[in-house]
Amino acid sequence: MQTRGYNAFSYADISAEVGIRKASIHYYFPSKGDLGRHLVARYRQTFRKKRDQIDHKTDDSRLKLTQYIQLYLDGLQNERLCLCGMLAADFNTLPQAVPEEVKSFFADNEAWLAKVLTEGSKAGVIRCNGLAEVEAQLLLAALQGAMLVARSRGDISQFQAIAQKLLAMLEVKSQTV
Amino acid sequence: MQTRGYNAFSYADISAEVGIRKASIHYYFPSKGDLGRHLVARYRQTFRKKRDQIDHKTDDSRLKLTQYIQLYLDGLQNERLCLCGMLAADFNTLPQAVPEEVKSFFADNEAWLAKVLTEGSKAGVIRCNGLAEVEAQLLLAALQGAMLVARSRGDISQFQAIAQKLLAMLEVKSQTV
DNA sequence: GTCTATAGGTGGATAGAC
DNA sequence: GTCTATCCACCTATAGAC
Repeated sequence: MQTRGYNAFSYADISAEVGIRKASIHYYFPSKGDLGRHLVARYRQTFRKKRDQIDHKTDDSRLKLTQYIQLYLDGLQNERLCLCGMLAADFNTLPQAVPEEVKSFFADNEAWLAKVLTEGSKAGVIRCNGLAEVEAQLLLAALQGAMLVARSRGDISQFQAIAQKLLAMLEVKSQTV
Repeated sequence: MQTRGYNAFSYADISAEVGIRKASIHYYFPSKGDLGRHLVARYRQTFRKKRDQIDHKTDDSRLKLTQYIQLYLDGLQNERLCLCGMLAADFNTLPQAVPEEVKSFFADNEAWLAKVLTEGSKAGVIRCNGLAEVEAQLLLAALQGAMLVARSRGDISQFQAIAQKLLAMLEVKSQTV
């Protein structure tokens, strides 16, 4: 799902991967919608945990952002894009409650980013112009798009360059970097 | 393709749309790969023409960027994402020469953006920190990601807000907006 | 060029034995 | 729980009549 998208992966793919017949997978996930929903829910959960770890590891807002970006980079290096970024592309074809899960992921992460930006702004380590919410939306969108484009290019370093630029954009000093 | 992605549209969809049987479409586009390749080629061409129009319409680099963003917004309002953004998500499943077309679209647009940024920087109407190429990559990636996320949210105005933020980022004056 | 008909494959999903 | 077997829908693609 993270590499090929919702419509290009199948029960047969999983079957080949885990060494169990298709029918047996249906025992756990009756429909593909169920499977998708559970997968996104799990993804959200593990992602949230990693974010929480970042929160507990440091108080430096800039460092939090760097490590947050690293979460996506870790995926990229395993040839995986953000699951919800992929599903956002397939959005109009998603069944049942999957779209809601995807929306929640975005809302959730925008909220976290906005929080970090606000804290960093108060602490004077981040320059946050205008609404932190919009700035957070820009960050998330840019990271999602950067993953897409970088993979097409076959050049992960482009993702890193863009991420660096985003961080530079939030720098307190240095009008010209 | 722009709304559902490469793997979720079919000859049957086109058939229903244009009132011609599936087999007849194969007469023009023998394989789906051919169809995809031609579609992206046409998309690139019309997109390039619109960009050229912008170039001829104004010399104001900031205005150029605004109108460039409008190109994507026009699609969004017709429930269409950027064709190449969509195909970038399906990238690992694309046949034949389609991936190359997608890559070219990105390279092409990054080059145009970099040119506009460089010109605007020289003219003193745009603040371009660091390499114009990277700044251009950030712009393109952010726009692509913003379309994805905004559609998931069902809120086009989020795309507009992010686009505004990107333009504000390139503003010459106003350290704090 | 467009049609009908169909091949050949794969998709998600179910029935029922073990 | 896992299997085999199977169903039905849909996919891309081709053959051949008109």
